[in-house]
Amino acid sequence: MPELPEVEITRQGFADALQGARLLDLRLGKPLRWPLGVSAKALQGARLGLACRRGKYIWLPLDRPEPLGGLLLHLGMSGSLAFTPEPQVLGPHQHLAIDTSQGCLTLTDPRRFGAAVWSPALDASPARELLARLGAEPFDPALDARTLHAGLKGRRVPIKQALLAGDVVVGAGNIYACEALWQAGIHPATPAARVGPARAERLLGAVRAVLSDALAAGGSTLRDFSSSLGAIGRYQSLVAVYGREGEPCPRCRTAVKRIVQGQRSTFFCPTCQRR
DNA sequence: CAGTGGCCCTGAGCGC
DNA sequence: TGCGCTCAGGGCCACT
Repeated sequence: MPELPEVEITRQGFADALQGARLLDLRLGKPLRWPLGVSAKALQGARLGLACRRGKYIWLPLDRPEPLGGLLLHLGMSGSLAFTPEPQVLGPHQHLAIDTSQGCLTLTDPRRFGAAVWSPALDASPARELLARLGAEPFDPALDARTLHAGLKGRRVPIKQALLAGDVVVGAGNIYACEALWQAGIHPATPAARVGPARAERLLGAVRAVLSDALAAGGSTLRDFSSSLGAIGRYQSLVAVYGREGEPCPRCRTAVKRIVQGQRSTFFCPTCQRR
């Protein structure tokens, strides 16, 4: 479900409201990808800081008032966070509830690929290892086409899979990687190394444009994404190729093709996108 | 050591 | 209606 825009919109939906709240309790449902790594009791009474985002992870800092680490959250494929004024009874797919003096944050995740892991700090284990392979933030001003090009150099993987891997630039998942490549006119099967400086420049611009358009539209709602306040995304109606196999390319009217790369569907225009 | 495929898990949708 | 199959917005990890 959630790529960078959805995660960021989720974060924005509760970050301010929860900042400074007192953690009253932490309730767990079924196991997520990894164990929490701390007892609820150890966190009771902690003060919540301002939630921030790194890639598709959300970091929720805790203090008591001395630093108490924080919770690293990931929504996996099917996760969503809901912020409500009152504590919620955990439903069958709700596997984490953070009850605070200022509201309740509930993680719903049917497939349970998501995670909530306590770490003593962002740069300490286990958060450090989980974030270690992440590439640059797409909107980091320090990221430029030269850096992107350098990150792609020498790699034989198709550019689509290099984007998805997120070790050069984070944030573009399956939808936005397809959309960015369409916008940049790059065939998804192009070996990453064959994306030269000029195309790297176009690709970076396209990744940024697609992600910022999606942010402005409140993300994409394919099945059930909504923000932590329950708002529905509108980007799916702006999508050019993703999920549109057989439909005309918005630019040239050629039928959109679907291929499989690394067990994930890729959608692209065989006319507009060149190897 | 880069690249590949398996796998974690549940639900929806579709053809029969 | 029910069964079995495929597919789904992610990413770690073992293996080649």
